[in-house]
Amino acid sequence: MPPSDPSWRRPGSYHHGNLKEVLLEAARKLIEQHGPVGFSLTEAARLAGVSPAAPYRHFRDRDALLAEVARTGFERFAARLDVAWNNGVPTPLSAFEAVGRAYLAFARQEPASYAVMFEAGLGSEEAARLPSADRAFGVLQKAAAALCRNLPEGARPPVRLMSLHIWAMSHGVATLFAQGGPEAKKVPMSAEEILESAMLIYLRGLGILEPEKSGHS
Amino acid sequence: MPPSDPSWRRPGSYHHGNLKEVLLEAARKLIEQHGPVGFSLTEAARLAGVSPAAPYRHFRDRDALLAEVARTGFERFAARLDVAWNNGVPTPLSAFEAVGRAYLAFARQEPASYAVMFEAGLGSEEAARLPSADRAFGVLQKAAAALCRNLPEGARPPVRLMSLHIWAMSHGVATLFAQGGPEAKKVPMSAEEILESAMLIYLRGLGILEPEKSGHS
DNA sequence: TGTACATCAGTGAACGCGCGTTCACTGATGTAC
DNA sequence: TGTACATCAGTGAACGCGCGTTCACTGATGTAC
Repeated sequence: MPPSDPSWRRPGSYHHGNLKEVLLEAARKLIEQHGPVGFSLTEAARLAGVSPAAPYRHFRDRDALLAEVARTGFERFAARLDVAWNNGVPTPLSAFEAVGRAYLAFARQEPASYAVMFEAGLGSEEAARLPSADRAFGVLQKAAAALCRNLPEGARPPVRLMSLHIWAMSHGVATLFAQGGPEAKKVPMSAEEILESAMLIYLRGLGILEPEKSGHS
Repeated sequence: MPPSDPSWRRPGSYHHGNLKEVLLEAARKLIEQHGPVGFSLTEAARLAGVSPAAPYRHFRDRDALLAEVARTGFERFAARLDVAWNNGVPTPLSAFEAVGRAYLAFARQEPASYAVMFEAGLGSEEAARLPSADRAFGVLQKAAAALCRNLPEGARPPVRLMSLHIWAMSHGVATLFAQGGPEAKKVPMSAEEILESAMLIYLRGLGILEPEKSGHS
């Protein structure tokens, strides 16, 4: 059985045994602190306890490692959104809310992956046409379609546009309020509360939810 | 009269005459290409046509220049939002839509300023408590309040929360679709169309706009 | 079970580079008289 | 109007540093027989 703990090191051995995973983990930790551009391959190697030449056994160059961070990040992202969606069970609305929370949880727990995946400039050109990136967006689209299912034929909004709205709102809340940015501390509300309340109002605007009689939470 | 064109150089003179502005402009151009972290003071000096030591006459160090990019950026940002709002004239709704377009226009025209202002990590801790940052957010809050004015007393949403929603949506659309990111190219719609349609639905959800009878644009 | 050998996954020294920053300097500018 | 001089805003050479990457190498591993 291969070791799953990233900090694992083959005991008393010349070979590391798990270096690729450890390097990715180290890269994420460093990117978290210095951003994708400030990340240094040498420092990642140092953090992993190997010589600066060792990473080249596993990655063609610095950019290849970054691309791998993005690729594996998108895969976990898509998987977690899909699990949260849970085929719209028990109800499309509750499942949709779970997707929103999963989105924010990922941005919180893997800020480095999220940054490499979405921050303009580095590697994202390839990242965008990643199958798992489409899969992640596909979850949002599935959810949007399911939410519209009870709407009368003529009143259904374009599902594609609707998922772009949802995506933009999630992304905005994630980057402004979920990651430790300075804006987050001035706001006495959790990112989850902000996203959920916005989405409820939005769905009401589409006629998917009934209008409130009075009062707002 | 001092020169306003940033590319201006005091003709045939040892002194530059406009170096501070030129350096800021050069920095913005470089940040646009390499991000705030990838930006190099030496390269900015080169772009401005001066020696690498020259910037130190105008900025204490690299971070000070970056902070100045953020500061002046926030000031132009707040000013442009305020002009677009135009005190809610002719109508709060049309003025609100103008603010949205101004938001996206700024993110498009000054992607470097926008990145330094909002991207996590560098200098944004100081940036957040900048007076002009509050002023920019204040415009959104003014607009939100004005939009609620015709609502019956009990049905008004918390204005602060409402402006956070608007901010997050604007920010999300700006970073995903307005700046030249890879996501923008897969979408056959302008960022302006996405933001405006989302906002119309959102305002309908608050009861600020009447529900549509049928069909969606 | 033992041995020869190919392959794998590291080492460590070295390279050239661009960076941020400092330093003594100097040409240009502006002001006091 | 002219001159002496303080101040301003540049120069250019130099520093130490960390980086990405290459290279010949070597210890450990796994496989064929």
